[in-house]
Amino acid sequence: MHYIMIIVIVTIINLKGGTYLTTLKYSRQRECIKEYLNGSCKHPTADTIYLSVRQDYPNISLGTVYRNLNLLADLGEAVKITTPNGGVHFDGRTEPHYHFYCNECGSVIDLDLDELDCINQAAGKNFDGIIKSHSMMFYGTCGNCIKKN
Amino acid sequence: MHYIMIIVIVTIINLKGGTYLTTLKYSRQRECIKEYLNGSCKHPTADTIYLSVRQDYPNISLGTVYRNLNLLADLGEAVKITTPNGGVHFDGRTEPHYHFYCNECGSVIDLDLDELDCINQAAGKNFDGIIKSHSMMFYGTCGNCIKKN
DNA sequence: TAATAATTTTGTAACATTTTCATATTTATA
DNA sequence: TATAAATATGAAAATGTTACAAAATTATTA
Repeated sequence: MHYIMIIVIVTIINLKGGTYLTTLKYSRQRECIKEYLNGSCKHPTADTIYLSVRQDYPNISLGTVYRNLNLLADLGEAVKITTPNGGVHFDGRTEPHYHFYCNECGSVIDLDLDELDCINQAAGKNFDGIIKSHSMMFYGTCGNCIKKN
Repeated sequence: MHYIMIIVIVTIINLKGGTYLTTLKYSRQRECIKEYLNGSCKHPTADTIYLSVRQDYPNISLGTVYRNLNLLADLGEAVKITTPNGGVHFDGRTEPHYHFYCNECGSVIDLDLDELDCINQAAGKNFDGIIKSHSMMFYGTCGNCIKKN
């Protein structure tokens, strides 16, 4: 009877924090995805990653790539970047930083700008909730596209 | 001759902003969508708007709702808000302002925080492109969800 | 007002992403 | 090792969004 009680309590605690009740098991596919992500600074999409990982694991499915990318994002080992044209990009750099999105060519570029920690507090002034973090995206024309025009 | 001049200028301006070269024709469906959006402060999704507009135009298709919402966003008459869970919300308030996303219940709330114009300049310091604008989203727990827990 | 041209809507199909489910892998234990 | 318990996978279905051709609406012209 005791261990049922304990399972219930642990489940409740886990439910409050996040969505993952399960412990993580090793998978070569996930490892390969993580490696590709960390080796790239180009903020690839799921499809780009899929095409690369398929060279090592020809049977991998696109669903597995998406599932693992979202899992890594939830664990804080990757960052999910949604862009205005609807495309979703992923970033292996996890320390807080901001991104630029080029309205001409759609590329995503890292920006060299210190994070504004204080802004969370400022935003919470006339707000009755709790603000824990923020994300920011800048828009315009990238250097390459300026040269081309 | 004057009005040709004006059309040319308007076309050029539109070209710079977005993708729409064509002149816009009136449509009752679009008008109804716009009205709903401006009458709501709840940042509805396309589906919510669809369900409402369908009461006036039972034959309207979901595709029309999506197309018009994106058109309004491109014209600057609405704001598209993408959230981490993948859902896309729309906002009729077009003057620059920031949003909060509740990680518990998924609701989107307007924040009372002045826009940081100067930040575009700061972000462009070590960057070879041109930064024109930015968007920011704050995350945490909203007031309602705090009360519930 | 009627005829014409241009744009929008609609319904359907295509696409991108997420979820489901039976099976295969991985991990822990004996 | 062999076995049991749990998670991860691949394939397919489900969801959310966009693209397309044909029909309907709106604007223009005479």
